[in-house]
Order: sequence, then C-alpha cells, then structure tokens
Amino acid sequence: MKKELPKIADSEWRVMQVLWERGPQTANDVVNALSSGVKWKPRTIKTLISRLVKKGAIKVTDEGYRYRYSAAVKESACIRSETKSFVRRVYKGAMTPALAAFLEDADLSVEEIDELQEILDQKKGG
Amino acid sequence: MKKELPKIADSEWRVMQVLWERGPQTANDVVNALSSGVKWKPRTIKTLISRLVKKGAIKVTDEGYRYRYSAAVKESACIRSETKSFVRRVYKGAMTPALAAFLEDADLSVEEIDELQEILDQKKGG
DNA sequence: GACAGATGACTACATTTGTAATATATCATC
DNA sequence: GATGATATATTACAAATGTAGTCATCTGTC
Repeated sequence: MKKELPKIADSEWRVMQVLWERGPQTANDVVNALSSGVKWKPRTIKTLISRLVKKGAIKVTDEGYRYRYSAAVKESACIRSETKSFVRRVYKGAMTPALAAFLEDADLSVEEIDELQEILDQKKGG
Repeated sequence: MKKELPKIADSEWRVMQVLWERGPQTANDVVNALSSGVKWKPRTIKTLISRLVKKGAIKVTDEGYRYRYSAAVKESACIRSETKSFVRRVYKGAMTPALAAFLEDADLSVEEIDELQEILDQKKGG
C-alpha cells in the first residue's frame, strides 16, 4: 500500500528541503530559511507552499490565526523517486552505467573514494 | 568557449537518444526507431523534433524534398549537464552523498560491484 | 472597536511540456 | 500537368511551472 508520491518541481524541492531539515514551520519560517539561498519574493514562496499543499506533499496544522506546514512525504522516498526518474530519462533505466558514469566523472578525494568503496564492500559482503 | 546547452525536456530525450545512437536520420526514421518504445503519434514525434531544432539541439540537412536530422549537441555534455542539475536539485550539489545514496540504494550484482570498484581504484591510482 | 500589519485565498500571466490536428508544399506517377 | 502520398510548417490546447500581485481576514494594539 504505497502512497503515490506527488511530483515535486524544481523550485518546490527547495521548499521541501527546508521542511525536511527543520521540521514544521510557518510560512514565514520557510521564507526566512530560504532568504539567503534564493532571490524569490516571499509571495512566490507562499505560492510554492500552496501548490505543495494541494499536491499533498505538505500538510498543514491550523494554529489559530495561521498555519504550520510540515512535510507529508518522506525525503528518502522523494529522493528515490527522483533518482529513478533521472536514471530512466538519461540512462534509459540502466543503473550500473549510470553509476559508472557518475563515478568516472566525479571529482573525488581519496577519502571520498575510500568511503564509497566501503559501501561497495559492504554490499558485496551482505 | 563552451556552447550553452539547450534544456532538453523529458520526452525530447527519447528523440535525442535515437539520434545519438543511430546518427543522422529522417523524421520517419526517428518515428520508426521510437515506435516500439513509446505510444506517441508520429505527429507528436515530429513536434518534438521541431522543438529540438528550434532549441538548437538538432541540426537539419536539406535533402531536397525532406530533411535529415542529426544531434547538434554531444550526448556526454547533455548527460553531464542533466546529472549536475539533478544533483543540485536533489542533493543540493553534494556529489559524494549523492553517490553514496545511489550506491547504497542500487541493486547490484557482485560483478557490477567489482566493475565499480575497479573504476574507483583507477581514480585513486590516477 | 478602528486600524495597521501579518497571513492566507484567489487571481494572473508568460513559458514550457505533452500530445496532437490541420494546412501547405513537394515528389513521384500516370 | 492532375493526383495522391509525403514531409514540413503552422496552429491548438490543457497542465505544469516560475514568478508574482490583489483581496479578504485575523490579530493585537491603542
């Protein structure tokens, strides 16, 4: 019984990330959280919030004279879904070539490489 | 002096992939190449081609009574650009966490893991 | 309890995308 | 050179997206 994930557009991701990182927030909190990163008018951010509410990605709690917003979908699920759609589009769904290309193209430090190899080792072990 | 890559939409990727894989094609060739994979009307595919031409992603050669279309942008560049935008959106630009999540989430065979480790080894070596 | 300021609701509007249909130009054939 | 088949060009149209503005309402303050 898995829920259908609403499709989250580019700009909307920014808003969701605020909620995932900081938990329930008022509209104004979100605006403040984003103010340093984007050049949107507060109105624009309110609009994005409304759309996400309508899509079911955000749920609202009535606090009397205003709302508090919180994520209604899990970050990990959204990431997985976006990733799958990205791999489908760009690599025709072929995960391993996608990974290989990612790895080859990435600019990684030795530490980062070790970390990734660790992950691979564990996958092999398990 | 790097060229600006046009933004290639989801459906348009399918068309570009045909041209990247098969080289210059007539509109009809593209339609045929896609016929097994998608349920679009030929008209729809022609529209996608036109849009890609207008965007500068495809160039046309006049063959007298029809055109032959070929990719005007390199596949590798488009993949890189899409990847970067994906990582920016979903992982806020943090490549290593993106890779780690990819790897952890992927369902890989031992052979595939070996292949990826090979790549990592070489990166470390180089 | 009238008013300024905060908040949310509704409305706006151009662009892009998905998905095509109609109209026009051209070629190949009789 | 008229006709049917092809190919391209032009047009359509709704939904999603980016980016806001205006209107109505609630709230706390004097």
